[in-house]
Amino acid sequence: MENLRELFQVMTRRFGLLNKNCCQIGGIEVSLVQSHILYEISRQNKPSMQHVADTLGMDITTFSRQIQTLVKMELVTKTPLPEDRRVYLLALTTEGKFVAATIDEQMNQYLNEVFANMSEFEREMVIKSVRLLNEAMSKSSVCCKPLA
Amino acid sequence: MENLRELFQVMTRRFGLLNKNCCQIGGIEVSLVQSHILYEISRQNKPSMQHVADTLGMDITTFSRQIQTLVKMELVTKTPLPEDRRVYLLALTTEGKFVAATIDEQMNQYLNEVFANMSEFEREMVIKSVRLLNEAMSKSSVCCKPLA
DNA sequence: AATATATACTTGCATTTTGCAAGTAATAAG
DNA sequence: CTTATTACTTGCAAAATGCAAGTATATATT
Repeated sequence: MENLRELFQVMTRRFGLLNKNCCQIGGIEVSLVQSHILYEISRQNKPSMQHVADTLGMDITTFSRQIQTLVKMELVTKTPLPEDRRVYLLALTTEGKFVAATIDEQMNQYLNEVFANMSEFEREMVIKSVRLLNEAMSKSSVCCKPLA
Repeated sequence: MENLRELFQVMTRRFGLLNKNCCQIGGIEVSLVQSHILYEISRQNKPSMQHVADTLGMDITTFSRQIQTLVKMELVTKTPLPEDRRVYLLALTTEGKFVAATIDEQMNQYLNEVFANMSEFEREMVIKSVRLLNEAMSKSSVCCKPLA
């Protein structure tokens, strides 16, 4: 089999670069990790800190501090769970939602531009492939232990 | 059009996680950035510092320091170019080549495991798609300015 | 030839990010 | 009631980051 790594190394690097750019919204500037955190909080329904940190494969202490920063920036709220007071539930503030939505838009815009260089057929194939890849990775034991 | 970002966000996160793991070779430990640098030096033929930094979209000062570390670790050599003595050419030492090759193997092994969850047809489609994506991204103006 | 400009790389900060170890507080298990 | 376990926080110390300013070499301008 050919060298898979080359293909994927270049691809992930490019997406990394893409991600780097797209994190300034109005006056607010958000780091790459922070944008991942915002994304994941918006996707899940009032997740706990531990849960999001696991999903992102982040050390919980680093995560804890990032959340502190995001709370100070008034993008995220941290609410103790009454049933289990060790746990804090995370949610986006109105501004946090706005920021997350804006990043989402920007990324989609970038991606659409990338896809504009393809035929309709190719586009569908690529999207199907990414979906397949995600599924296959979630099944793999080695890679990507953290939950989807 | 559906939400492309979701698909790609998850995919790139997973590859990021995959990358994180695979950077300890024997007694040597290499960071994720360092593995990208090693990879790129091995791919190019005696590239200059500026060139590799550009390829990876890294700040040149950060890059300079990373190279200093890699030289100290005896994984990389830095040779001044006689024709233009501002320029330094980068290359891997024997040990550097070994480390790069080992990481490459590991990554390929992981990728093969991922692909094991697919049919032959799917596998070919996915590989073709990644190639397409890389090409499309290299054509895009927004994303991934750094050269391939 | 002399001066100015540009390029390739390095160094000096000051800030941010990271992760292990050790801590607190709350729940669960024995 | 005592002993885990779990969820999260804090204290370091190390590493990574990037801007500003530096050195050294090469190129362009006059």
